[in-house]
Amino acid sequence: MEPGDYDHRAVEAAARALWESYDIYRYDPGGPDEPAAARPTFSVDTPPPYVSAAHLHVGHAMSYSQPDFIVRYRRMRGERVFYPIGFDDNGLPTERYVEQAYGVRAVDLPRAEFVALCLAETQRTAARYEDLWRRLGLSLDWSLRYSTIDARCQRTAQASFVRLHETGYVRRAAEPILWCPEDRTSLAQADVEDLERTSRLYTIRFGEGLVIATTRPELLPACVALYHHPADSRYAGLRADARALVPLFDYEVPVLADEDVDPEYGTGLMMVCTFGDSEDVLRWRRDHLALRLVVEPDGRLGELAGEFAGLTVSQGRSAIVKALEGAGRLAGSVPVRQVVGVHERCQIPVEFQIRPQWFVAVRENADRFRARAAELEWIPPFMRRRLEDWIDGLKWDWNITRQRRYGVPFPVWFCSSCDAPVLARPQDLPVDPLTDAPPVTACPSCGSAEFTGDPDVMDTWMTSSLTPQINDGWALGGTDPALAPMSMRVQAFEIIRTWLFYSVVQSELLFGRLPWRTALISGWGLSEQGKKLSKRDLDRSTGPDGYNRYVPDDVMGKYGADALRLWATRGRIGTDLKYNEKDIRTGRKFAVKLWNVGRFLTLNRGEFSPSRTDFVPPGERDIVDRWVLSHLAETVVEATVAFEGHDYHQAHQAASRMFWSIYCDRYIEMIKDRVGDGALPDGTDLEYPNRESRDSARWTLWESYRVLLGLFAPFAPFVTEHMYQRFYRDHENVVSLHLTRWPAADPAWAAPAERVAVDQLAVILDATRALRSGLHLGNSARLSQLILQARDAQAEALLARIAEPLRIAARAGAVVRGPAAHPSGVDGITVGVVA
RNA sequence: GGGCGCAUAGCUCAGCGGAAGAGCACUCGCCUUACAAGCGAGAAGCCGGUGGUUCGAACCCACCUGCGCCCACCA
Repeated sequence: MEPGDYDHRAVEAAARALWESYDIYRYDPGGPDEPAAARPTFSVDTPPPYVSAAHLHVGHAMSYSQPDFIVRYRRMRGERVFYPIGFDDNGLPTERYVEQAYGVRAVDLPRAEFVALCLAETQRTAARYEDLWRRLGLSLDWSLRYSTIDARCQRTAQASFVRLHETGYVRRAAEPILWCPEDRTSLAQADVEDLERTSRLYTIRFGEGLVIATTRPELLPACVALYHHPADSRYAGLRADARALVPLFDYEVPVLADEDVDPEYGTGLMMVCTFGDSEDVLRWRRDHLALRLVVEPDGRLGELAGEFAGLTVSQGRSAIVKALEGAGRLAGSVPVRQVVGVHERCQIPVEFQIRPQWFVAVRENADRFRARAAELEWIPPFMRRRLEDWIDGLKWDWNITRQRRYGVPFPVWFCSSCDAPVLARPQDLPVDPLTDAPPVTACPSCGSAEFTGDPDVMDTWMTSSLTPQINDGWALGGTDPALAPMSMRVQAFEIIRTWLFYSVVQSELLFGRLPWRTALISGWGLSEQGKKLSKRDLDRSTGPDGYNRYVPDDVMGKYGADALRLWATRGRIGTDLKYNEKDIRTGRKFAVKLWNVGRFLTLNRGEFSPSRTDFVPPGERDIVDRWVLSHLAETVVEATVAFEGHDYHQAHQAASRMFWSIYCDRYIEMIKDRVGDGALPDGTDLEYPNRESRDSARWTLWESYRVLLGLFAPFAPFVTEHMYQRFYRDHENVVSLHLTRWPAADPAWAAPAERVAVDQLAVILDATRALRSGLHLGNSARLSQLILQARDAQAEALLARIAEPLRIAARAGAVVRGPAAHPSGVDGITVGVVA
């Protein structure tokens, strides 16, 4: 075969076709006669990406590549790799994506029609994501692919719900809940994030000496009490049963004292509404205040707002301010910086509603989750704090109810007469209570025969937090003990409070243990300016300076998948990494270089074949060959140690240093006169090599290149596979490099004395190259003489040993001992060259 | 207000107790039979600041400063 220029498209397509036709990443559960200890299982819990945008970005490519480095290493260590993948294609993120893509609103469509639309669109998008992951070379077992809306996941989620209900960890209660008026659904604490904005702080006169400050005057009709600090002298004269009249709405509310009121803020007098924020909820509960819900589920003011009913929250705010002004009740207003809780998916401020919801008891079990957080191995370790802090700050139980359509239904029917819930039987799951009949014909509580299916669906995290169980078969016939707990959870840091936390919750409440031994937490790929990349930005921005330059498909098309993957090696695990196209180009250089070394091998191996019987044992090889093997042995150890600590970055650094500065820049240059057939292209006879020395170089080149392919296989799986196929597959009889074993250093490669001597030879060789440069000579131009001078006996002893290999490495006709003017870099030795 | 992380060459990042590193960019020289998307040589850093611990600190400790993230506040 005549190797042309490196073409990553052809190389990657061929490697992919090979992997797919042999299905090399398929999980091998082993047979009954194989002891598990002989081949341990390495199982990985991978994040199912939300199907919530047309494209993923290079940051996703980074955080999925990093675990793949580790997985590929473990596979080469001979472990049985279980590496599943799925797509999280239901729930709010997906619904929002479909709503935007098709310009529809879920509330305006018949449920079945909307769900069908979601299913079709998410299948299309998931196929695109799958293709991307395949192109990126993630060594996933696609036969294990799941989608969180499929029957297996629905069964698992519903089974968990039934079990948690039976064991008392799930309860149904009508409590104040976080509510998104935009998406018209309840939310969990984890779905809410902070948004800093400027708003106005209005001061409103309730009565003589009773002036409150609020940013939410539209909640005036929801006001149920006023509060001041007990030590605030301004309000010291108030009686314990003081009451105030709410302006415009003309009803009385109590005026109460509370230590937590900040006398410095506003007027020191605050109004509590049901509900403006979570503080209101606390006081309402504690002090048994009245309930006046004024914001409706659609974000408009309700009947209690009187003439303002029907207005949106912001319309209502202006209108009420105007009315207060007209009534002489507005004392003033000032702009104020404010942080509000918004729904993370739509950035609309959350409101509160009261309606019956299913809650998982996370607060009362917080200590158990905290203990599991401590038990888990975290990489990097500081990520543990993010979970601990979240657990410590839990204020609400996990509301798993969503008033949406495209999700896993609750396997529950309610008795139409007494409202008692009836749950599905585990063997019947999955069920859809809106179309399936309940498992009983009469209500166990009241005997009624009328039931209504629960119309709500589960929080999508309720399903995705069960990925370990979805994969280990728990709800489908029994947990596979080889897969539980799993070896490693991999994910990025921003979903510690959601996916990771909820997974710990499920595993602890269902089984009383951790779902995995180790959590590997990656950082983010950021833009050149260090800004967060977002899937949604990719969809709406095109052009040369647009976000589409972060689309991994385009990057891989231009530079290759190996190049994109190699970018992901550049940072430590858990740290963010700025993206730059230049760095991808650098990654491509490796693939090109490895390719070209292959070409060198082809051009120089002559008649060599590893099946020949003239093997030269390492101990009998040329000093320079022993040197490179010694370095290689050290590199193998370094990379192995690094990988054992999950440190792909150090492993890659070690391999890279070896490949570039020892192997390519020095070793290959040093053997050029020795590895060939003994004549220059112009026919000049080199009188060298002798056959032993040439075979020594050829064996060494052959073996060392193979080791390098192994060391780089986890990082650049395509080009390494290609070179393996070209040179080694026929001799090793293993179909893919990625099914071969991780390189081991042959003890016979250790050569401490040769190593030291040739390290110094290399230093002197560098000096001769600098001299060449001064004479305007390239490295392949032959020198007639290499002049060496030793200052003392020690230097002389070294020269005696390396003079001849140095002559060959320097491509000089002869070595001459004599006066030499230039420092060689080695103490006591000077050097000169003659063209 | 609290927590976590980061701060090293122009840029992106390693190093985390024993003489400051890599890649990119830059300067100079080479179209060299593996590779010009290449090779060789070179320049480039008070390792954010101030104190401490130590024989020795980029590295450990304390306090600052700046940036990022999370939490609390949200009247």
